[in-house]
Amino acid sequence: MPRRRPGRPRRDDQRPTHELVLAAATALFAERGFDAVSVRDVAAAAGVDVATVAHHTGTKAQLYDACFARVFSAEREVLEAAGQRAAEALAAGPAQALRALHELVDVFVDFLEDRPETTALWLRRWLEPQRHAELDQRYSAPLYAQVERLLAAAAGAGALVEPAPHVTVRSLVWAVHGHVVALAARSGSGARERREFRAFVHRFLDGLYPPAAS
Amino acid sequence: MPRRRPGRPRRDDQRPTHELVLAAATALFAERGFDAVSVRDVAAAAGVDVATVAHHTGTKAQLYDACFARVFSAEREVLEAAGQRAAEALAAGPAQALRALHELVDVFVDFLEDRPETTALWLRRWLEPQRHAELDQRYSAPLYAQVERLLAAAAGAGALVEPAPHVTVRSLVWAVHGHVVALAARSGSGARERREFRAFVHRFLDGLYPPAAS
DNA sequence: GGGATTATCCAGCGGTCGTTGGATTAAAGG
DNA sequence: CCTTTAATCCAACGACCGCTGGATAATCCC
Repeated sequence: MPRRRPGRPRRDDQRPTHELVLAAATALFAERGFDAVSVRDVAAAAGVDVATVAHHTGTKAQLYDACFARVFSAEREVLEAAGQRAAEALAAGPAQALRALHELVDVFVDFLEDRPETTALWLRRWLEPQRHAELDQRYSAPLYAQVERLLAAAAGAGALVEPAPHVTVRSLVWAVHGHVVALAARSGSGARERREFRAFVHRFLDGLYPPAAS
Repeated sequence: MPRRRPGRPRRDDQRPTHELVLAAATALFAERGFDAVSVRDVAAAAGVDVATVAHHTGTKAQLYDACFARVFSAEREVLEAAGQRAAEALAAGPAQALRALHELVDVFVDFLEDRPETTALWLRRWLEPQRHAELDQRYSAPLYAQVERLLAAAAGAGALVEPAPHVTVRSLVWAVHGHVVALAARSGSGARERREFRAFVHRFLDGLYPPAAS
């Protein structure tokens, strides 16, 4: 959106430095964590100087936060679009709601499989409870509520009492993250692993709140 | 087992320094991670000097590994005892196997709820795929195999084909870790949260591989 | 009691960290 | 063309890091 700014760009017409730094930092932070990555590492990975990193993104902590905001807003964007489609199926009856539920979860799994650094950053954030609370409210709560609404529409009314829906949704989310971690630890493409996990997820959704009676 | 060794203990007859250091280091590493904890932090938390930490546990990396070994061997000890009890129920029929499965998982959940640092260390280890593989084989594989055997005994023979059992077990483990993380982020006792999670786990086990026909 | 042994601390070494001041260069604006 | 502005790098500062050599004191063994 902002046209070429003045300055002294070494590289002729690559991506803007801001993007380069953010991408390099995201990859490094996801792989090693905040404290194991030095600003000099980020600078070297981006092909610039330390002072340039500081010039663009300020403090190391600010750079860290910028990486999170970038990754999580991409996730939210995808999930909000899928949630929009699912919302339309809510009033159409249990069968449509269940199918919309499957679609929403599939979008979630696809996204995380394609971008494992998202899972890595989420796990690292979960390990910092004090900083995590706000992020959890901003990003996770709407997704959770959306899935819970679909569960309620797909299942009978009484089915939502005993296994509390937020526990169900949270466990599903963690199962997906565990799947991504297991995929990343593998050597091959993991195509079979992906298929098996999808079979599990569908069985999970259908089994916990069966559309018919229990 | 080894009686009081010679030396110059400042504290009169407390726990041995080795234990103090290891406990302090485990708490700090679980909370902040390897790189965010300095050996001086550990020494200060244990009330000793940096050199004393080095004298007892060697390198910082060795101290880290010692913390892992201590926590994970405690976990394995508890789970192996529970697995021993479950193994006896294997041949007694589907109903007994299912109850043994519930018991084994309950022991697992109880243990992690009481020792949240175990979950924190596991998650941190999962984020280091290269170092994680060996530990995964030594500690997790036997547990996974045990649960899969119980699943096979509790369900029909064909039920184990579609949702691959190792995916089922792994997802269950991650759900438990997610539960512990959510508990740690809470303010109160979380008694209701624990109850709801147990209800979810039992429903999970019963629903995925129902004892009768599907 | 008197070496031998062990645990503990103090002081410091070399290195890396995050951050910054200032010089240098290129584009933008008139 | 010349001033202004923005982007980049170099060099360095102070702080902290992991680790260790050596001094000191308490216990053990005989």
